Amino acid sequence: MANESPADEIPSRYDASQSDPALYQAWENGGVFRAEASDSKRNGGPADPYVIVMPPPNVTGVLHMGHGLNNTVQDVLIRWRRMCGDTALWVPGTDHAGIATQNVVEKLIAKEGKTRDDLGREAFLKRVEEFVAEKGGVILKQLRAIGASADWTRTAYSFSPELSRAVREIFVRWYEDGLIYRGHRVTHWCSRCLTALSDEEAESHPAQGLMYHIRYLLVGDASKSIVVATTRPETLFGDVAVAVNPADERFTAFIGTRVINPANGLEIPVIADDYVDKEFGTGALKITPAHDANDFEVGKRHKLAMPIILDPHGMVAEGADAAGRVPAPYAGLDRFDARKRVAKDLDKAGAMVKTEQHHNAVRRCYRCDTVVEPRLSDQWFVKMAPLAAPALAAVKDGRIRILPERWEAVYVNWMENIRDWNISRQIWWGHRVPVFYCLSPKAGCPAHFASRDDAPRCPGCSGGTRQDNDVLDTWFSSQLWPFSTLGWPDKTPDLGAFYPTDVLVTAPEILFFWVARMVMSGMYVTRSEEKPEGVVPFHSVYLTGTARDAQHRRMSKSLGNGIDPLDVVALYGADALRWTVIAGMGIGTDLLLDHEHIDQSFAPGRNFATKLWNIGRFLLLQVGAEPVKPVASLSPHELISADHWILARIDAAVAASNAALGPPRPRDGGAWSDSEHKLGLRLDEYAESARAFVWNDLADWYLEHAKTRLAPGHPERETARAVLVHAFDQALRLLHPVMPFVTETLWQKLPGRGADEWLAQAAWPSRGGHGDAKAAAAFDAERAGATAIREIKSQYGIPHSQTVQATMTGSAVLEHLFKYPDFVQKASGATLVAPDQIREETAARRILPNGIEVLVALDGIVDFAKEREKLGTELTELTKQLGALRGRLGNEKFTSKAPPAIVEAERAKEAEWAARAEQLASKLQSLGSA
RNA sequence: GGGCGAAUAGCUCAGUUGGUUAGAGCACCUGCCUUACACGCAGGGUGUCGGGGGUUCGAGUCCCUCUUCGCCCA
Repeated sequence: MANESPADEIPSRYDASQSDPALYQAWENGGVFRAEASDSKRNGGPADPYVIVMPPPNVTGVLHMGHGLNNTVQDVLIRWRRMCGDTALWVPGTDHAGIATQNVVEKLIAKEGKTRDDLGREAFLKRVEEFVAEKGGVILKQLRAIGASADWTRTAYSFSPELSRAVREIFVRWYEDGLIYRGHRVTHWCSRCLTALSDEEAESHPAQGLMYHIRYLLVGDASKSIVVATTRPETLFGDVAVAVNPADERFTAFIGTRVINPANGLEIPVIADDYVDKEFGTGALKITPAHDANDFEVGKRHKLAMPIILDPHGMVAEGADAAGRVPAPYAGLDRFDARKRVAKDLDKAGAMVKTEQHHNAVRRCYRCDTVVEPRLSDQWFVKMAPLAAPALAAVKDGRIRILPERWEAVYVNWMENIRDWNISRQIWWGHRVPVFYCLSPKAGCPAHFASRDDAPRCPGCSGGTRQDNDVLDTWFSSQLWPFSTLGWPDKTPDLGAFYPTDVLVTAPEILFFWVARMVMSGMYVTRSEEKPEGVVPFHSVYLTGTARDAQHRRMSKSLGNGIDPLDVVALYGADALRWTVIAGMGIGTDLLLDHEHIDQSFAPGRNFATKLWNIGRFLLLQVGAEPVKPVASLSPHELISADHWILARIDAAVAASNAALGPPRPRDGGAWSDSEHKLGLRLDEYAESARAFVWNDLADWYLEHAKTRLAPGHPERETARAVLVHAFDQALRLLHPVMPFVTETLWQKLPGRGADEWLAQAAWPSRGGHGDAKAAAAFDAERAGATAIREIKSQYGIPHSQTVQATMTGSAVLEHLFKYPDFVQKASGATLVAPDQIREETAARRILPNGIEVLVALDGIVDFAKEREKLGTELTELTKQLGALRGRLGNEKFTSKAPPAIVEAERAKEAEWAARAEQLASKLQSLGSA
């Protein structure tokens, strides 16, 4: 190496693993992510608040691609608004995740051969707490690795004393308002988790099963019988009736008679009920009130017994009201074994008419995938209809928008058909239901009461009480997140400053679990005289897509097709991960990542980070560390066309980015208007417009152009330095929300950077208006000219390094070009000569859309057939289009009916195309004669 | 079964109230180590806008219908 370039002193690759962790630490130490309640306009401060509450991951969870995707979106929004001058608050936290965490610990102690009952409630809870203390919160550290700029000083935990107080507060209020009640009904029961579940927690899965047709003989006349169809013959022990539709003539004679339950020999009545569908199955239905929600309703109407014939573990057993209903051989059988056994025995006894394949849906526990059993029990419910009404209205009138919009219909549909929410769980890990029972109830003592205190006295007799054993659904505490994390029920400065929040970013599958319930509870707790309906907790819900593999399968542990975000960070850097996530995810579209080729999946992000790095490297080497003049201080005559051009491009990029990111909040502060309802949150479009500016405008053209002027001693060096540094500075600002690490690292190195300045807190670019459009057009002509010469050279296989002679004719802007030919010459590998220096008969040519003709001297190698073909194809195409255009303009209906502006534009187009066609035709003619 | 949505380049998707010769990224093809970057540069568009019908001066865009696929809730 004779001449070692100074570039070798700075590596040509950005090493994220080297600098990112320290940079993150510096941000955090510098309080960059901290939001002050006193800064919020709502507390008399100077800035608009912009608030996002992070969907709390399970406290013992670890980061997966879903988190990576979701939190990157949130971080982009928060960083964007922070730079825009808002008091941007991102509230992080974790969820105690009742069933999920309890399951994990139960598995742990199972390895020691123990169950939770062996330990007892207190010891078990201590064990869970220890586990959480040891393993919990890992995910919050992992979120830092991907650059999440959350305000960690406000980290919340759904099971903390503060948030537990909020849980108890709303429970008591709802209880006292009559919105929480004790219900005796059929709910979903998980026989593995040993708890009841809400409708939402029992997920429907399509299944293929058997439909059993079973004969029930008529009491007193065995020649007559009714055939009943069921998919669950093991529940026959719980049958208390056979029901038929009163209008079904096939069975009219049976109504009021009794039939024999073939499974246990008991006599049961035949009843008539409109619920029975004549078309379904055999038209006759067995009624098992304790093990089917619909049968329960039928049972209530007809005042039937409701025997429970399955124990909590899903074993056949004589439960409440079931004495004498389960014959001995079946007792203790697992429900699925019992199903086979019953079917077999009925078959033997001649009661099984037939079995057939049947499609149906089976509900499974969302935490352990066990098929849930409908089972009659006493549970705590929230009455939803009164809460749903305002929450429904908020979406309908635009106070809340849901993007993508189609989810609004889903939300509305759910709200309109809402069912009461079972909130009690028979597990131990969670907020204990704050309902108490008098230990020695007398007349005047309430059956139960809710209390904010841990050990209240009975309000009737002042005697001792015991607390309900159940705990609350995890989602009961999650629903409070937008206000419980800010201090509610106290009127804290934070609550005043930051509620309502702005955007909620989450996955569609928890729209009902979480989002809808936050709306309902948030509106409930903020009801006031001025706002009787309450205040919506956020104005926008952004539902992200799902991370999927190349075959469009959802990424999952069991499929082994996941990608660990931390692996990606280690290999390519957090910026590469973030870029890929943002650029690849349009609104509502899934993120497709190939787990078998993660290099390919993340290369675009990594490559772009490297590109930025190298732009910075060039800049630092060529521009030096000396301060530059502010662009605003440069007088217009100092700027040349390229400067005007890049300044105009910056403005265009800023405008495009702003449009893509959209209005941060509804303009009138209330509801979204129809015109802005769908605007913004197009993060992929923002990323792409910023990328295109940096790469295709700044690096490909302006930076190349600046090389000459940056030469030491060049008279325009200072101007070029100033504009280039300005342009790159703006570019880094524009890109910072997506690629915070590499942009901050480079920004810190820019000339004139003061101490304690952070890009993360720097101002978002605003449109400067410095670029003069007319001056910029001259540079466009240069670019077009250079491109045309390159194209000709490429077509004739002439390497870039081989210089050719070229010229241009036909436009006033060319004056400028011949005065400053350096750039076009360098960019295209050509020497620009006067038009008369090139003989037409030895030249290849292009005719640019603006009428400029480019000629490249190709003595001896120009291929006229090729030239004719090229021009000819273009002319043919243009003639065709022009014909259509003229047809339109000649059509009186068009000219009279279309808006004048459109007609005018079409006429202008016609003139332009005609001129071009003429130019092409004339060149073609001269080529033909050559 | 009820509700909602989608179908545009090889892949993933834009295409705003009907109005340029339908676009982008990735992939792909050709050439190039042009001293910031080969994780790069230059050049190249590869399309019956799912099929059929209709409304309109004009349809990728609106309506009807068929086909295929997806999502939510039962």
